[in-house]
Amino acid sequence: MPELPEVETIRRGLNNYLPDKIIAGLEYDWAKGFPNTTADVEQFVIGARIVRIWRRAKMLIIDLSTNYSLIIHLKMTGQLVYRASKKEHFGGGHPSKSLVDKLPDRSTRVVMCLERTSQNSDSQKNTQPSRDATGGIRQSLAVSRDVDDKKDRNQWRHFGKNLSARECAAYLFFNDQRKFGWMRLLPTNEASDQYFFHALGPEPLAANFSDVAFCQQVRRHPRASIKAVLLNQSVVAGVGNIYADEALWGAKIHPSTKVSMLTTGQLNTLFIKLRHVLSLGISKGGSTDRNYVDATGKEGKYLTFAKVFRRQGQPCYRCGTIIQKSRVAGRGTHFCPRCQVEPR
DNA sequence: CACTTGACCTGTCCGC
DNA sequence: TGCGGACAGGTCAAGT
Repeated sequence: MPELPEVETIRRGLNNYLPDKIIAGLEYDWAKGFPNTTADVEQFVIGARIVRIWRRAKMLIIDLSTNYSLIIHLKMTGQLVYRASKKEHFGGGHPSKSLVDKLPDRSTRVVMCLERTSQNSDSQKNTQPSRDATGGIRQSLAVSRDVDDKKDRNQWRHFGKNLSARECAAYLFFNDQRKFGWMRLLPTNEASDQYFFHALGPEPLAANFSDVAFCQQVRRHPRASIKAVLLNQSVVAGVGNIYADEALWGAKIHPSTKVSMLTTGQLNTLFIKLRHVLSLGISKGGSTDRNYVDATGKEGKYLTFAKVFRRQGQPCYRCGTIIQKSRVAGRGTHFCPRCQVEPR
């Protein structure tokens, strides 16, 4: 699910907790989602201090004091959940009960054990295992291992501090039920626009990104539908299905419209609406409210700001016409057949 | 080359 | 209540 506003929301949330923490231990399942050599993880992740967390398009980058970075893509169903105490608890991404339920669960792919910088020396002395606190984690991982023991699955691999031996100050869970997401370790200098991100278009909310630049980017694909172009990460980085539909509704443009049929005025309007819906998404904390499922398991807010997305069969907020759903660019697409007329 | 479609996975929901 | 099929907010490789 996560698009730019959701990923940005996660970044802001984790930014309150992760910087200056030490990654004391890590374990992961399924090497496809974390295809680094074990030596690299051992050498550059374990014991590293988290320096900062930033975002490019839909990816999160955690810079480490070892001059390596963890790059995370949540794809459709990824989540990041930080757990320390009741007060320090944050999660974001795909809206499922894993945001609030006991972790790890069957969707958990990576678990990080975090320690506070100042607590390093203390933890060495604490030889008394706290089985209640973390024995449960080890047990759950064993369950996951059995469940996932199929051809492409790897065994859980473990690095650094034994997560079952002592209680960690905090945990970071990377969950992904659909296994499209991934986490990679790269030298920090390669985790930059020059290398890893070179094929991505501009950040739509960047201050120096103008309507003129947006127009130029879009018009490089005159024969494609405008929706396909908005979803193309090399045109504008970070837009996904929700915000594409929302922006097109705002600009009163039919999603199937070929770019060559659009006037510059229409594209300028689309640029404004796109930035608006992305900013609105961020201000609402993403489409997935972090209280989507609250502590009691009750459903919370979800997509409260959407004007068309998943509103098929309901009246358009502008004209009352029933919103339709079709398929454009291979994706479920929502639009008002009256406000958004395809030119021919 | 420009553009579209299928595959990657698992879980859920809907109709029979 | 069970079962097959369609579908899900992303991105590539493979296909037209």
